[in-house]
Amino acid sequence: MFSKACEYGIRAAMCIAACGRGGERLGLKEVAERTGSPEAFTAKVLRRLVEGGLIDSQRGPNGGFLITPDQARKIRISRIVDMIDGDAVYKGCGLGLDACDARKPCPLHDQFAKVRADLRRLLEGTTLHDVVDGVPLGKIILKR
Amino acid sequence: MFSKACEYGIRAAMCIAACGRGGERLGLKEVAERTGSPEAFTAKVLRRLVEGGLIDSQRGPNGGFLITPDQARKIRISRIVDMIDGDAVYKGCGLGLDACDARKPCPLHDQFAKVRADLRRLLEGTTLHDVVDGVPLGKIILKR
DNA sequence: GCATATGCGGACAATTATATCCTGTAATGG
DNA sequence: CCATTACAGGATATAATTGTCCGCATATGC
Repeated sequence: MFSKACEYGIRAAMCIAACGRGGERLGLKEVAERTGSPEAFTAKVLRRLVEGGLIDSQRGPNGGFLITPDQARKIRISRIVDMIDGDAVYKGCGLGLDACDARKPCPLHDQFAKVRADLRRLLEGTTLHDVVDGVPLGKIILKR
Repeated sequence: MFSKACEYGIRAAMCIAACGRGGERLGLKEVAERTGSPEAFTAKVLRRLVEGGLIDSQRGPNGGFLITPDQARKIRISRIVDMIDGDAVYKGCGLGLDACDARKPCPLHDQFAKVRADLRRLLEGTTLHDVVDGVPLGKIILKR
């Protein structure tokens, strides 16, 4: 459904947001450890989210990544997905047909459209805050 | 959502089944042309479906691939997907967590589960016959 | 049989995705 | 300043996916 990069991105963002509720930054190493993902690769994914303005990062001692509760309330999962995987999950035809749309639908267009719409609703209707709310502060771990 | 191989496989199967309603075989070249997919690669995908018993193939003049209407009624899209992409689309966690299941769900488990279940229902509840029925005989084309 | 059509199947090439390494650069605290 | 910490980011490596090539095997019709 999502690329690995995207999965890492979502998991990392969740961890960072969970930690951010206490105003604390989370270092790359910690992120990688808690999400069970490769450090350097995760760094690159996070970089994109930082550039996209979703995450704040800071270098040096006590540096790391931060998503404030305020930000977490604004960040929908769909934005993370968009930034990393693009919109193919929502828009693309299930059979990979470029020319498939509502006017020239492929034989499965309508059925796929429904599933995709549901997925879209899910990702657009859920914020990082929704997801990490209720998890004990700083305790969220998303290892494989 | 699906790999290219899987998309090609589904499209090819549709074309073959559509043609098969007239009892006619469809050659690899025709399949590739009508589905807008690379010939040699499609051949390999089709072989898997042939080995899996979904499609009949024959060499030599007037050879080609065949799915009889009878077979088309039995073949659910899910079987094609299973044979090519496996069951990750249904079973895997949306966030890529191996350890995620109903007992130890990831924060998005339940929402994802619903979308996946819908997709599963769709693919398991639709046969090749359902899909190609109503399309003018031999006229189905699924180019990109 | 022979020529031809056509799928089979192995080897290889290209592309993309994933993962690692290493140096640079900014922030912090003494 | 200086040492240390930790992200930035380019270069490179590895793996998976996708795509191509070519000779082989098999069926057909003459």
